[in-house]
Amino acid sequence: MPVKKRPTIKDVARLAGLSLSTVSLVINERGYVSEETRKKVLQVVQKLSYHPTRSARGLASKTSGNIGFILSEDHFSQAEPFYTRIFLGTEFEARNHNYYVLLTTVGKHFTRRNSEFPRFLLERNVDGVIIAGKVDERLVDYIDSLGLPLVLVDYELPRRRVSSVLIDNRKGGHEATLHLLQAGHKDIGFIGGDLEHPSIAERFSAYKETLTENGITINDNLVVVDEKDTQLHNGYAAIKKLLAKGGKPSAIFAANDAMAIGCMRYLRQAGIKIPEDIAVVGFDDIDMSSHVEPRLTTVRVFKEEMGKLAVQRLVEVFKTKSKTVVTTLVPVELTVRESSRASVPSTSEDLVLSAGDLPI
Amino acid sequence: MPVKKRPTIKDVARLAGLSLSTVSLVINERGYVSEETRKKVLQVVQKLSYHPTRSARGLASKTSGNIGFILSEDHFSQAEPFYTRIFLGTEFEARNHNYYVLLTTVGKHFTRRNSEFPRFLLERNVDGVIIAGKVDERLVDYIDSLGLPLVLVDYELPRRRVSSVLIDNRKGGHEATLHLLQAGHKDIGFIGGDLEHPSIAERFSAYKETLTENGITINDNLVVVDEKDTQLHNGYAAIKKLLAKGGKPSAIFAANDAMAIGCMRYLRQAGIKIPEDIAVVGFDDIDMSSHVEPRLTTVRVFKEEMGKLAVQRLVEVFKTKSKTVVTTLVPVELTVRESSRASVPSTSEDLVLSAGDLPI
DNA sequence: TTGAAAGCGCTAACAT
DNA sequence: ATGTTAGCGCTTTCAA
Repeated sequence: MPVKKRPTIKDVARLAGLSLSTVSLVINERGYVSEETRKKVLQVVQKLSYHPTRSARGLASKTSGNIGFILSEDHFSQAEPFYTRIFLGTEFEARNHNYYVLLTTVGKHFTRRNSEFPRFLLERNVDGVIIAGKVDERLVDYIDSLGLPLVLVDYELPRRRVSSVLIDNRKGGHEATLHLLQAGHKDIGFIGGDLEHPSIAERFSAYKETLTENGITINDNLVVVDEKDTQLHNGYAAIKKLLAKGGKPSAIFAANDAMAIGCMRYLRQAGIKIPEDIAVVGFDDIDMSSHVEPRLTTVRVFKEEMGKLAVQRLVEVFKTKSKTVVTTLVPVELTVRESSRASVPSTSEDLVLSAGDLPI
Repeated sequence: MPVKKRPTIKDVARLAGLSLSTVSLVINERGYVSEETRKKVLQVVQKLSYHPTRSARGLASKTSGNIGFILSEDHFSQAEPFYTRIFLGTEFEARNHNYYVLLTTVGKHFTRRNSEFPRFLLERNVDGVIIAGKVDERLVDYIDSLGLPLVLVDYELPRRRVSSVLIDNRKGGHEATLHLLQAGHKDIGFIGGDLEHPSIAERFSAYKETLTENGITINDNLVVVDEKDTQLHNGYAAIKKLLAKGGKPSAIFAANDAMAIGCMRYLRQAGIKIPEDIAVVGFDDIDMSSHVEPRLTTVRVFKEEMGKLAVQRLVEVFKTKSKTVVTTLVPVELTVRESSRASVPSTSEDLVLSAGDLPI
């Protein structure tokens, strides 16, 4: 099949009997153009099915039409596609604004020099950047030095002027704890790890505050937060330790779903019934949580929504050039399942492989 | 922080005391340049930390440095990230070749005209295209008309000259069926849907062939393949129909894991024990499959690998301009779990949240 | 082996 | 409201 030559803006101008700039104005919906000429241009554009070439636009306007998404390598290699979900959220929202997303990962630390920075930064191939999770702060410096808008997701730099999209961990921690209190539990334990991570620390403190506010004294025997990480096996180890040191919880709030599931595994092996003997609540609502047995009560985090919000913020900055720092707290939602209540028969809803929060 | 002006190729040329074209030749590793001048240029490039601007290159060379990834909307909106995994595979491999991947989805059919085509095609923003799954063939026509290299993943157009990366469905279907036969099953049922999709059709025919080869006549009462789709609820409906029409299977081979899991849901509700009463085997090895209860025996498909191979093929075409049509068959691997054998006690391995086949 | 010159297709001052 | 004119930063003939 022969490759046809594509029309350029020149062709449109000629056919419309107008100048290049007028056509450009119409296409970019900028400046004042009479309705009549606008129509004329659009008509010719339609007729030739003209579409401006991205590179040419980019060169002339110093914009790329792309958003860079940066992820730290170790986050990406984790099994649970938490950040992957966020990425897909950005991908989708970007399309609504006529942007594409370029993905890259970076190592934990920069050892050498510029060559370590994402290529899309070096080549001026993005108009703004989203960073998911924790990365070397020098990367943030570099992005700043380029004058590129930046939004952090699930991470914050309080000392800096950077916009962030964050999980509402306090609200989630509060609701989870309250849910257990309202179910009549008094001896509510907490298992966690990696308190360095702001998200985990916030969940833990929300747990403590909620108990205190409800007149319950924190019982150290019911708390294990010295695990190094918050993976499944840490949950297993944590509950084991908790029980070994004499804790008699009637319910456990785990720092995240992975730990909650590890905890359930241990309880099951120990012949402890969930939720009859001990109720379990997690945080994140990872995919696995609705498939384990019993299904896990958890605090749902809208991962795609986080990516979407980051893009929206970025696009807002593109449009308004605003330098305002905005911290967006993404709502969470307590999702009660069998791990914290008497089991109920499956409903027909369970049969539909829910689209979850995957964007359409 | 002040935004520094970036050096251009002119700056490099001036500082190196050479012409623009010579510098360009060095940077692109093209043509003949004396070792001496090459070193000189590289030295200046290093000193200025010069990096060519993508748009400028693009405009001058008519390349974008991007690969387009097209997915049909309904594939992407599915909860199970099968194609998402393939996409991530391309994303990663693309980085190894200094390309970025632009993602887009398309509707099932094109109703209007060009405006329906992915923007990155209209704007000449990709150097090649990967299509995952089935799409309207007019899209393939259009890509052809643009002269862009194309690779299909998990789909094929036998009548056309298009390279494909395909799952080895026949081998997988054969192994799955054989596995059940070797476990002593004689009454092996098959549930499927959407036989239009080559992958599903191949699995089905592999099932039939394997039975026939082993001296077993296909029993229509044990087969339900008239479901419209291959989602979880289709599996539920299919097994229900199969049993209702009098089929007495001792094992079920489902067209994919989603259907297998739906099937298991029904069996469980009907009080039928898995694998004691009926064994179940799926296909794909989606994430959920190792977390359902009992864990699902399935044929593992290396999704990221498929994306990787597609990119490799595309890059090969970029380099060699080869017009050869290459069909790559990606190996599969039978993964036996509890849904097709007597259950075994959990091992400590189960406690580790496996990294799965997510690329690093 | 290197240099000069002509664009690639578009945007953006600046005029008018 | 529309047109003229310079580029944007690079690649690529074509000469030398």
